[in-house]
Amino acid sequence: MDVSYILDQLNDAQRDAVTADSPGTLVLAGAGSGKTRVLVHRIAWKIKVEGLSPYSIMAVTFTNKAAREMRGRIEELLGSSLQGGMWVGTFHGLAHRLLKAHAREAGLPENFQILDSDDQLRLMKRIHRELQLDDSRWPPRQSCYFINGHKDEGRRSAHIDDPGGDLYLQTMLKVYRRYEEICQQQGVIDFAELLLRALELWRDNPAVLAHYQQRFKHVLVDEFQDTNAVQYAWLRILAGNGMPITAVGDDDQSIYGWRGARIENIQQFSKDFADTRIIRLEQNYRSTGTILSAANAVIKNNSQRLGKELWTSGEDGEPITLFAAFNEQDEARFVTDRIDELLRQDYRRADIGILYRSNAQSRVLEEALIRSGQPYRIYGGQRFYDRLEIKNALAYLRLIALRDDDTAMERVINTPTRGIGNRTVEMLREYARDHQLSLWQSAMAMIQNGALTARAGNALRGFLSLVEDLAEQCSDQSLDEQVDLVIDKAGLIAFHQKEKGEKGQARIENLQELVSAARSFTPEDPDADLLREFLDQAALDAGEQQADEHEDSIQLMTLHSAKGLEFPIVFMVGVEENLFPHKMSMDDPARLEEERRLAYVGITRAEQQLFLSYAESRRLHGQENFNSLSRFIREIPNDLINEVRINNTVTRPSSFASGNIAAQAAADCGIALGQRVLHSFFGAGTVLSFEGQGASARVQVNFEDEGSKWLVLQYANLELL
DNA sequence: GAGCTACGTTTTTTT
DNA sequence: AACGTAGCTC
Repeated sequence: MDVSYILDQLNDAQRDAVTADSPGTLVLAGAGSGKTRVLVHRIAWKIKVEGLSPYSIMAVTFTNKAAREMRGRIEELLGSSLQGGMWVGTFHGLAHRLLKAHAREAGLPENFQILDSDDQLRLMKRIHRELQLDDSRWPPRQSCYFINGHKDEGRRSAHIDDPGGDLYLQTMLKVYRRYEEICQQQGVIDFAELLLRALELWRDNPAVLAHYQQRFKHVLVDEFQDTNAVQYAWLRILAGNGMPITAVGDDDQSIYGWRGARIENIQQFSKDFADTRIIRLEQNYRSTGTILSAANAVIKNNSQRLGKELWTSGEDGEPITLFAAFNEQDEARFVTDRIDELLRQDYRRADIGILYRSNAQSRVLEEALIRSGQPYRIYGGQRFYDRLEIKNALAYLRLIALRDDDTAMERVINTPTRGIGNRTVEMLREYARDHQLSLWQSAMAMIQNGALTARAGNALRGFLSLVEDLAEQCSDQSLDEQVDLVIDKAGLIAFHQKEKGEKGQARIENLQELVSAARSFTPEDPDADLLREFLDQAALDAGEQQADEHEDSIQLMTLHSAKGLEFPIVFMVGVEENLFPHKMSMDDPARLEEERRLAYVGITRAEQQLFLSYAESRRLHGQENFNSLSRFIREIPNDLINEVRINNTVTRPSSFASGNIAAQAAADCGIALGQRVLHSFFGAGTVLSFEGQGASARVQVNFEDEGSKWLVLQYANLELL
């Protein structure tokens, strides 16, 4: 059998990583070194050469996107479909699959539901109300953090030491206990619980564990640096006894410490898995020499590193451009102006990525892109399935699937408003608590025994029969017809039609989008209950931004969601102290290093050209902020950077920083920043900045009538005003 | 009980 | 700036 196609076109280190037959294999893969490729080819190697069945392979990733991509590329390489045989998925997805198969052993009801972060927060608010905690002193969100943090470390409330006189811990513990109680009673589990239960399932049920230890002959883990304590323990319990395991990761790209990821796991790996072979992939196929030098220069300021230096056999390429903007508007204009230029060259919009630290920054950029008529696509941000209107529709579906789902019931009992007010709901809650019933059961009971006023009782009865009727009508319908039925008959469409502005229209469109998502939904397990599968997927998967995926558009996203992606052109905006590094992370050295890794991730997304920008004044949360250039950018050697400034004080003296030279050239013509000038064709304007050197020195002028333009200084014939 | 207004709070990153 | 909550009026 000819298997050369698996190894052709790989470099030595990659080939090593693909064929290694050590029990443990740790691949330290730098950015752009062909990490996914190695994983995919290694799996193909296991199947085609070593003869493993896809059924006996488990491959774990962190995002659904990565899982999909891996599956697709394996199938492409093998030329056949994997179908359901191989376990490819996220930690959360696989844990969920496991718990569904062994619900009873895991101590869960067969029809347990997933509680997403929004549901979790709502539940927490309810608990705080019940425990009579003042929300301003005890923010519900903080309780969520507390609980999730402990769960990520594998600690349940019972594992936490007696807090003694510590009021904070006492309170948190009380909340944690009550939270566990309610979740168990309602049969719902949050994200962290998914992982923890899966771990406990294997730990406490040797027979179940043995089954999987027999089944799997090889485990592969992507983005290993992002595993948290529970995920690591889960892998260890499965593969710690000699099952071959391959971990691929990059300690320099660990950016999820804030949600429990433990970079130490990567160092721990060779201790816990016997005979581990470590293979480094350091040749980068993505970026120019200049970009790599910058990335290396930044990351070398971190202390805790396994050590790795990227190199390329390619060209140095263009210098990095750094733009100092007046404010965030000016910054956005810089980005769109450059994009216009790039598109006039041979670039497509999809070649351009705009990366920012926090989602709040996207607005200004979006507005500027709309103004300049550029289609764009935002990754991440609010997930499709997290939108209010979608969650409402899903809540109805959940009630249809399971009447006792209190979270769903709370959500839509009075949405759209139907005369069931706070008072009534409060009585329901009380009754449910006293009688250990679900809200649904309590509602039925209270109607029965006439504990409600006629008005409230009628309204409540109306709601119950609405849901029952819907369930009835849905029973023999296809999934998309069910969704369609629900959003129509529950009055959600009408509800949003009444909303003023364009918002309601957008929401209706999203609801229709949900119908088509249901139409094209294909369950992993064709025998399972379709509606439930759909609801599960909605909780675990962000829901791909379906809008115009194939249109050529500019890509906007946070630095976090950019990990794993690459673009010929990258704009990293808002490289300012307090924003990046974020001010929440500046006091803690460990978190500061994580921010630096984030900078490293951002820089290494760029293939050919990298544009950095910062604003001297930035309006954020309605307040003006004055920040200086990010320390991370100051760590990049000056000779890699072409600096464009808006005022005369060039604070980065460098023999190569051509901002100086351009300014010098301009000064020779008598032009200074802020200078009013007159152009024979464009009219009057103000000089904004300079760039380039010698004959290509250019000047940016903001014309009163024409907007801002770049002009080659030599030919512009500007008249001073 | 619904709906409006005023006020206060909050803002990192996400499976 | 945007959202959520509290309190007020109908």
